[in-house]
Amino acid sequence: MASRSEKKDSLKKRLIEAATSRIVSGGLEGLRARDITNDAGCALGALYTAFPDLEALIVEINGQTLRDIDQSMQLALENVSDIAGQMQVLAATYLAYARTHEKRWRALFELKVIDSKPVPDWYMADQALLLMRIVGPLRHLQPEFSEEQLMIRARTLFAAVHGIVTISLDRRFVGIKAETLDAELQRFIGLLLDGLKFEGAK
Amino acid sequence: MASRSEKKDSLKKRLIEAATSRIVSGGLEGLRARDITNDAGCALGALYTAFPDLEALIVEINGQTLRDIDQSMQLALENVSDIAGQMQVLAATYLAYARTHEKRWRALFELKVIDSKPVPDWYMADQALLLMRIVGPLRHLQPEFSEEQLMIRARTLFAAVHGIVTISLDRRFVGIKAETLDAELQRFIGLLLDGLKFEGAK
DNA sequence: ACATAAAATGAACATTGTTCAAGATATAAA
DNA sequence: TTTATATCTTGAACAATGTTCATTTTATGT
Repeated sequence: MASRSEKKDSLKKRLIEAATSRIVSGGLEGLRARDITNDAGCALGALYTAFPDLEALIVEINGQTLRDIDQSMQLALENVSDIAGQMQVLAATYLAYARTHEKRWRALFELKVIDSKPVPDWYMADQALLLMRIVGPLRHLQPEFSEEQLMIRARTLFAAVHGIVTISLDRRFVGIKAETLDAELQRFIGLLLDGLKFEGAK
Repeated sequence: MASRSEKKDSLKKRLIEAATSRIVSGGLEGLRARDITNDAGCALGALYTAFPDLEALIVEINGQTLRDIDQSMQLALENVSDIAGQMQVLAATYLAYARTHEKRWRALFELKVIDSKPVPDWYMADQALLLMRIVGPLRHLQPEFSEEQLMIRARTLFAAVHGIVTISLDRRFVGIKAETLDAELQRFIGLLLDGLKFEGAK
């Protein structure tokens, strides 16, 4: 019981749990090192024995969020066989996730990226995983595309949906009703699908 | 010379200038009240006689940025008569602005919006101005849309382009080459225009 | 049981935005 | 012009924060 590495793992886990809980309830904004260590039942300095700094802890949590989103996507895609429907479901699921886990989702993008410390490789890999969910259906819609072209287009489509979701949940922008947003996002995807169909027919 | 209100105006102007300069060179991240007041040649506390707090000063600057973007749009639209071309130009101009004035553009979205203090009305109005630039050409593409529908769709299209630009300039995401991005954004707009054409034909 | 290496501790530090009592200054009346 | 008053300006002090590090505690191997 309680070997050195076990204790360190347990500390890490408790810190991640405490920080996640704080982010979910109060957002990244209100996250304080002292609150986290209090909740985790350890000293302030202990955080810096488990992680290089507070940011590293947040990156860890953001990685979990990415995987969580991917899981939601996977789940939502089950039992949707038609390609267009899959694209619609992906967009709707992203919006639903952002809405349901707003603070946590927001933390993904609120965390400042500083040039000096590069984003970890595993983080970028988790991201690529998400994009692959879009590449799947997209491959059927653009069969002539290379894998690289598919990745770029998937990135573009994700970015577009992400922008719509972001601006809609951002109080800095003129808001629209929730139902209006749902319908508008679906129409927007419909527009893109029509565009793809049109291009295919040319 | 130097009446009370004149001095206050001059102080405001110097603070805005100093802060803008700091944002342009070091980003919102590195903005410090002490640096601004040093540059402006006033005491630290003077900032709080000219603005309620640092945030209010930043909001002022962000407002100027919005108007600056709108001006770029207006300029870019001159001599572009065809509707599709106008949409392409608007998207390209937004990307170009974000690239050329990255730190300043970024400040628009990095500033935290807190529930307690609502965004000023004039800020929302500046935003609406920008959206109207999109409504113009869009009205010709969707003549059956009501004004409200047009505003919603314009917001959606702006958000989509904004998302693409944002993710492309965000080092947190997998990057693509600059030329690739330019071409991809234009293709994306093309896709949307095709979608609109297709819908119109139905 | 003991020695040693590792980890946990929390007081202290540096850096912030913000406040406010004290001093400086513009304005208007005499 | 002089003077009284209202206003503005000042910067030291404050509170909140992430991070460090000498000291104490704890686990490991002999």
